[in-house]
Amino acid sequence: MANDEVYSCLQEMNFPMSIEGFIMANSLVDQSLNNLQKSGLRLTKQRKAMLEVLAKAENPLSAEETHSKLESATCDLVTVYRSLEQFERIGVVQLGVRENGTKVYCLSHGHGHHHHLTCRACGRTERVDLCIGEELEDVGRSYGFTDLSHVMEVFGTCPECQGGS
Amino acid sequence: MANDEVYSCLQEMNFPMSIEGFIMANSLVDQSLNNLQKSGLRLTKQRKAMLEVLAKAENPLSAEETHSKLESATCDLVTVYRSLEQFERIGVVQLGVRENGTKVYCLSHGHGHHHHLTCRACGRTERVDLCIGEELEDVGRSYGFTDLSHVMEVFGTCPECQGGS
DNA sequence: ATATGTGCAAATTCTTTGCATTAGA
DNA sequence: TCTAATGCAAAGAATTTGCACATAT
Repeated sequence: MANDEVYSCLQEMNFPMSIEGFIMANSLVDQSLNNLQKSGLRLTKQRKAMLEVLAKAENPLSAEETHSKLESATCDLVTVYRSLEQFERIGVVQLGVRENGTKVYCLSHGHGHHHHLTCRACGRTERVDLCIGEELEDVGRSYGFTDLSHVMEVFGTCPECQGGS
Repeated sequence: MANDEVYSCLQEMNFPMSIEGFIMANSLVDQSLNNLQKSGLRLTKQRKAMLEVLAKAENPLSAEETHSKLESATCDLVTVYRSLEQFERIGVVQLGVRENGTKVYCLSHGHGHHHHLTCRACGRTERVDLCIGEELEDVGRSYGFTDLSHVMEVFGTCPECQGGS
């Protein structure tokens, strides 16, 4: 089957994303699942579903948001909180904080380390590759601190949301 | 009265900080109070007390922490929340977020823009002058975003808290 | 005089904890 | 089999809201 046949086939069935996106997301999920196992965490259908949600999301998601994107009854919100915490501990996801203090998570792999530009009004998010995390953490090390991590987020009002009050 | 007389006088009375620190903190408070007025906010004894607390603090403080450093019954915790929010709106204080999502505030003026290195265990904080806020916000502007702000914090375990579990 | 700020109480939102049950390795 | 993971319910921390009263301009 040739590539363009695949494309038109997908188009006919209203496949909800690009094939590249699909393959990318799947390999991200696989990579992450591998990491879970290597770290001694168990592979459950709930965790798989969460990783799929995170892989498809272009934005970092809060626990609530992740939960609401799961098919209903996939799992409890508490499980999402607990799993995201574990994922972060083993480095499968990256933790961020919104301006209002909400914790948000995105998959670490495939994207590399990055940060976000978030619209205060509508939540629209753009990826920002600029980062001085290493330099910051070096400063931390120079003070004798260990286990360094950092949080960096940019907020603003996006073009569509300007002009509102 | 000569400078050294002032110093020994202060020393005798157990003055709780250096005279330089005192003058600095006071001018910071005055500057901030001016800004309140210019912005149309009212000058109350509660707000003055909060600004004094923030001026003396070397760390960014949460609303709770600010409140607990006020003489008891200076004002309600709710008032602290509301005032800090106003202060941030007019730019008198700078908003930060701890890793756990708690919002923290420090005076904007006198310090210049800066960030913090915070110990997860004991809360000890060091000042970090490294910042790429301008660059980050430029990226934001390039996407058409306005009213840009950013949050950047570094976390770790400080030397004293290492070795604990 | 009048809009802004304050205090108190209660509501909300986000997140964590306890414990019995389920299910991966 | 045996420990980690889950669900449910409930607790907890941080923050916000409503409303009557007080106060700065």
